[in-house]
Amino acid sequence: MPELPEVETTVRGLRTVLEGQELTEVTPRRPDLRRAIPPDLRQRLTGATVIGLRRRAKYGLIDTDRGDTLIFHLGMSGRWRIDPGEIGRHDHLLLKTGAGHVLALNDPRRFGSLDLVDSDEIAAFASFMALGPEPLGPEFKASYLADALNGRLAPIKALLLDQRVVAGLGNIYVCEALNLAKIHPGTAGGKIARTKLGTLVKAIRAVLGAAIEAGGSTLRDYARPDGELGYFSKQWRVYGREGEHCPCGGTVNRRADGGRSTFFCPKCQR
DNA sequence: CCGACAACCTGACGGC
DNA sequence: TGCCGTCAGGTTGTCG
Repeated sequence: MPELPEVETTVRGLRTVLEGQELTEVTPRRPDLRRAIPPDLRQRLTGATVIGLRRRAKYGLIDTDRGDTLIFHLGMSGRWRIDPGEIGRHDHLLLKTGAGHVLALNDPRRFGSLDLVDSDEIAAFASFMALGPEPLGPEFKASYLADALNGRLAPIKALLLDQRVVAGLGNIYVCEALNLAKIHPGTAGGKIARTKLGTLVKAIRAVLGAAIEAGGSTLRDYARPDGELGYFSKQWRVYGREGEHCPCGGTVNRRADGGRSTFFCPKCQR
């Protein structure tokens, strides 16, 4: 998935073609993704004007002048295509703008979601209720993390993937941030020294910031809305690099945690 | 509260 | 060339 940087990049890309535009045609092409798509989505969005786009965690928000907000999640394989030549079987929602652009939400695995909520009640949206702070926001600092991790014996990797602790990190950037901060992924969250938590906060910010700057990373099927691929993957320190050298000179190891691959360097991460 | 696991779904890739 | 097993960025729920 698209983790936070990819969603941020997507939102920025969509903003250039959607902001201020009327949605002249809205076409859901199937009734569900991971869960049902609101049945009245077409009716509520057709003719509305997009007044802004935002991101919360890994969700993209499209606000309209009718007081509705379309909330999308890209799951593992979702992406928006701008002016796709042909509509394929995985293009599940089509939006046409007053300027004549076509946007297609493409998601082969359909782990993504589409919701339409009252713009004034975003905070009450079920998926947002338990979300932790934005990792790039002012709330996310060593003191917050110390409180959130206090007494927790779970591995720091699992805790950082928990969207209730901090919202927006996924498997790639957790691996990257822990390597940058030189923390072993299996370390109990509550046992990390306060100064180390400060280092971790900075590492998370640095990794996410660099990825956004690079335009989002790419794995198999991620693409920017304009079709260009991101290139942050070239900068990955450990993710997907089993057997290669860590910047410290050690060798990148891979192990499974809860069914997901963890990449880390046993030499500098402890 | 915790960890492990399964489920959701399709496509890409490596091995034979 | 083709078949088969494995793996993939997430979220949600169950079970022990």
